[in-house]
Amino acid sequence: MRVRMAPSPTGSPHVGLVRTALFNYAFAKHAELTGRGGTFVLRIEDTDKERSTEESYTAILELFRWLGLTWDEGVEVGGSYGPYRQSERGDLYRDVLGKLRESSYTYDCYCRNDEVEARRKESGSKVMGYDGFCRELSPEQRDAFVAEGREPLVRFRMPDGSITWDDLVRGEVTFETQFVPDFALCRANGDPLYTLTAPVDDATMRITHVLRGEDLLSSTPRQIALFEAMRAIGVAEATPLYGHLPYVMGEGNKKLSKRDPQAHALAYRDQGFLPEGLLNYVALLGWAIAADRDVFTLEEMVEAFDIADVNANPARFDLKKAEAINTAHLRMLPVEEITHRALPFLKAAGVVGDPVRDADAQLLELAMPLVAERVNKLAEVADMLGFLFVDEADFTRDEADVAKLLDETGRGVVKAAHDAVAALDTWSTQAIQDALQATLVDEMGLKPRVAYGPVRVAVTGRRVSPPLFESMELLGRERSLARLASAL
RNA sequence: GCUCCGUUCGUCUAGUGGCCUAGGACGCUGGCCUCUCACGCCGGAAACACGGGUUCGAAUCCCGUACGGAGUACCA
Repeated sequence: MRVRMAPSPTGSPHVGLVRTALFNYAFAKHAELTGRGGTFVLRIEDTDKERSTEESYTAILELFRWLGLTWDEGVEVGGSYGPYRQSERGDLYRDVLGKLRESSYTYDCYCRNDEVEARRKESGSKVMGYDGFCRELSPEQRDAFVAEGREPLVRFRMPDGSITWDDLVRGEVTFETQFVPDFALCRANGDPLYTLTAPVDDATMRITHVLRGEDLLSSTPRQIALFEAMRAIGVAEATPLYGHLPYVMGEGNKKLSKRDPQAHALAYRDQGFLPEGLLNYVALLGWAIAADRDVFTLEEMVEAFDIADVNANPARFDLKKAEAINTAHLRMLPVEEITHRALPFLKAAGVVGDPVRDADAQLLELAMPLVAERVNKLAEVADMLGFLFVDEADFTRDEADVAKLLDETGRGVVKAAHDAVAALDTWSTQAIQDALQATLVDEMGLKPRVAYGPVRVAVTGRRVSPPLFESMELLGRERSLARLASAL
């Protein structure tokens, strides 16, 4: 089985693209796993030179690599059916177009848009699109158009009757071809259009299963008809099976649009999502591994995936749940791995330098266990640990937290805490805890939360922080005392 | 307008005619744990769009209605 992902490099890659890519990947890998052979092809649909950009192309590859959706064949990695960028396949399209033009499956069309529009108004037809005016042009009519200097485009002649296919996710779907107008295969200047390139590529790359977004559902009858023609002229061997995946929706009832910040797939990476977390969440949009389970790995998905189980109804992207699933994956990682993955975020935030100094690396190793179980996204590591790494001169406290906890009485507590730990012989978590407990809780009779709140703000700068005593141990005696003192 | 697709808790879903007084998850919410936060644990509220069939029996099959979405390009 050969499947393909065929994004067009326009704009920043969308989470809907991630979902479609994931399902294609899982489909191919599951086929491979079960001995049916599975090849995942990545092809770039950049026929529209106006809209395609190199930035977008780069971003798409970056995204696939980050996600670990490795393609067996396609751009950059090659394969026997390349090239894999449509912009480099012009000769092929021209060749097929030539053959099609010699057949009766297409005809040259000289109409201008406004003329088609005017005719429709006049006839009152309910079908939009082309009306077939040039289907049976007489030689005289054609000569007249040519004499006017008109350039023809090649239009596909939709057959009469209906077109039915067994959609992999929706079951049987039928279109009456009277509602599917003849469509253009190329521009008047000869540039091939998506309507031609996608089927030609699927045919020549021997794609067996096409899994794509629901938005392409209505172009499927045209592609199936084109495949019939390509088979007749010897360009295609078989028509692929089609499966149309439901939309990924945003807020409200709209398809997640590129304008929506939630739509940008790489933004999740930049916020510190784990690729396995995003992938897992996105898999849930239309598919379930089991009735009572929703955290799983890519490998587990590959093993269980069956396109027939995919839901046909659109799903809303829920950031909260995406984060929860991501958190679950974060919890499954060993601390060293989280450290490794958090490093780029720590560097970007300036918490550690690049390269990391030995002392910082050591401190990080000790500090990570404190926060590994508390963060939901990698970027949060930097927020939580900043206070440990910052130079004393740059250390600041959250103003709101200071106002709330370091008032008159708060400062009294901090003073007592300072004196209690200043007397310590050994600077350890246990010793610090014992000393503070003895003085603040036992002697002064404060409730623990009242006692430790001000100390926490004094030392870490925030009301919410990693565990206090451990933090003080890691900060060291000198710096801890200095911060307690500076809070007074 | 026309064509096609869709409709189970707020959201994602399980459910393929009897196991459903509809299960799980996120979110929300009550409590426990607790030096903050988070984790963890125990509880709670919350759904088969509507109307007709078919059937001994329907969330599940069929038809209609309503609602939602998409497509309707010399974009992909």
